[in-house]
Amino acid sequence: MNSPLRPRATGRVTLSDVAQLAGVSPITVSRALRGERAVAPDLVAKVRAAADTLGYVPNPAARALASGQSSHVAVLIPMLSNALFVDLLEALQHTLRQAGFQTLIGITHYDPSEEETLLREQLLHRPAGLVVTGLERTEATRLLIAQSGVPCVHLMTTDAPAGSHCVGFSQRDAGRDMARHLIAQGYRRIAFAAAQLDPRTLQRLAGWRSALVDAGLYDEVLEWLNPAPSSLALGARMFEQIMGQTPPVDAIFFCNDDLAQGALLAAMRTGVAVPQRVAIAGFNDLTGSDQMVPPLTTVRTPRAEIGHAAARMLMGLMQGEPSDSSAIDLGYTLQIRHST
Amino acid sequence: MNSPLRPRATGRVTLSDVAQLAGVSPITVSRALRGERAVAPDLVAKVRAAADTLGYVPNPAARALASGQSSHVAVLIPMLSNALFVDLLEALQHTLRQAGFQTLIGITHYDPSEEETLLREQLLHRPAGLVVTGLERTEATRLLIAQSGVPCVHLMTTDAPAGSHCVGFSQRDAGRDMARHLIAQGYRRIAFAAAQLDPRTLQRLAGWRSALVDAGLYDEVLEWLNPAPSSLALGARMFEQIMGQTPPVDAIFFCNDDLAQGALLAAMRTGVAVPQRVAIAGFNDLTGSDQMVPPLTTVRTPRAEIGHAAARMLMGLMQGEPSDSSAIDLGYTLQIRHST
DNA sequence: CTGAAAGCGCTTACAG
DNA sequence: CTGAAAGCGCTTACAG
Repeated sequence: MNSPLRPRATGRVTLSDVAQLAGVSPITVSRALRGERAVAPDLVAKVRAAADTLGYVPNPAARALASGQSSHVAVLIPMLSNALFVDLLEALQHTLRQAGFQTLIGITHYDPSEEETLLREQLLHRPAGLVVTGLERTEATRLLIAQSGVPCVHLMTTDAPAGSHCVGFSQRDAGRDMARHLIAQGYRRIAFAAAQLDPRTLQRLAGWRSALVDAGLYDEVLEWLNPAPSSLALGARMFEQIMGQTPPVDAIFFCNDDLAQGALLAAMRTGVAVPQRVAIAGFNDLTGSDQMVPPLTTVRTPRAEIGHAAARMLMGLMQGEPSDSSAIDLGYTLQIRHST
Repeated sequence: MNSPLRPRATGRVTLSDVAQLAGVSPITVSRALRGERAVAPDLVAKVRAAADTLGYVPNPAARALASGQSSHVAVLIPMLSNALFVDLLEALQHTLRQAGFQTLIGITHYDPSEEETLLREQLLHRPAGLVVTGLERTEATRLLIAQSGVPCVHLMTTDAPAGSHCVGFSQRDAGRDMARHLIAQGYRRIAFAAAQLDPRTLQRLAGWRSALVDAGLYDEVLEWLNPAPSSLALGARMFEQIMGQTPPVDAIFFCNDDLAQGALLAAMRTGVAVPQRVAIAGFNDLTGSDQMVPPLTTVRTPRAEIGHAAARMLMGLMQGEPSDSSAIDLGYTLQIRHST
């Protein structure tokens, strides 16, 4: 029954098979199925029916080769051990999948040169879109993105420079608002404790600093910055260091919840009363922060919403929407619990 | 300078360009670069040099179309919010990347029908390899895998049925050993508390049960099974439920560390002394377990090693190694801390 | 709105 | 060990 004209038949149903059954040309099938150009409604129906009958599924490799573009979206994020990025990724993938895009994930470990390497690899696959975290990167990476012509959305930030597209919130404002809240609660020596020191962390630092300066409470010895990766253990260690300081601090604002959780556990271990002796605040409202003893005051960040919005924005750009710079600000909310 | 023969030139350096410069045919370039078939050493050198000079990078889409196989490896895992799978994934990706494979990630949320849907989507891309979690799945999924002919490795398990390939450890033995340890420590009413109830959890349950039966300590009311997703909050709730039981339990073995961590926090909140009043054990040695108060006794599982070994095994299979059933057992170790 | 022709950049048989 | 031919399954211009 099979045509003898296919020397290397893969057995797979192709566009031509559908075209033959529908009584049109392959190009028309291609267009009808993609909705790319106006095709007569009755033909579209016929093509659809034929495709269904045959169980046709397009070959992504052929499409990519012919069009010079794949159905991949490359995503570059710092790491997966921070739940923040897991939420972001799940949301991105969820929305992108529904539109037929596959997600290619690259984990940079907060290393700009690793990011560059990963991007080069991903670009070989000619992704249809690109999602990166933040705006800061090596000049080479920036150039690579620009020259590739691949639509790109920046996550977790809102200050879009010319020609770029962002979805996030103001890290600076969030840092400032938490600091202001602590000040309003009556705390006077409020330390800022940070690890990793990635750009977003430094923006939170800047926000905290501005609030303290405004209130006349700023003192540079209140800044505790550690470039090591963030972790519970590091939070515990930093807590103990900070508690040794004189004059004593009465509150510590940690740049991420894992540090703050570690601090809370260390406080428990060493018998330090929170918030009576010292208040503890975190950032991101990660899993478990509401379970701590006492429950952790933190900044709730809308990462699922950011992921979804970024995916939608990217899909618009990939469809050739006018690409003026734009930024979507999804905000944040203070989550006040009992540790402050 | 450019040949006028390229009406739709992409500007990209192709195999033919390299061939021309090297003075050989494109096929020879293809073979030399892939090391697929014996090519004269001097030609290989010439080809390599030409490729370097031109900055040639192969087009994955063209390769996939011609060969019917992509450079993608599809990975199906339950979820990313469990650090276990993050570690697994990072290890897999690390090893696979070095061999030029891109990883396509599908998150099943422990749902067999979602797994099936994801697999169908991934199979459209004709992955060169497949990595799945565990052995249990829908019959349709099983068939899909078998019929696809794509080499497949199963993660986190060791009992490989005919024709399959596994890397992991015996969940059952691990559950049994922790239970035996608790028994040896003198605990007599040892509850098993589990959430999610995925196959691996149930294997741990079976191991725990066999140890208790052997010691004459088994009582079915000691089994606390909750199908809800695992979380700190759920661990706290289960802890409180279990503590209400009479006769009282003197130890609780949680199927995952997040539950156990939640229990530890609940114990602290409610003033229950651990391990004096009740001992707490977990599974997986996740982040933070060593920071708990008291530090959590748990089972340390070699997920990074499993990821690396699975990637290497898969690469062997993809290169057409003899594919007898095989299982790599990477073991586990009890991590005894102060909660027991 | 529809189609015939050419081509995307590789690899697979098939020869020699 | 090397190569000429054909083909993988689509889409992009270019016509009409």
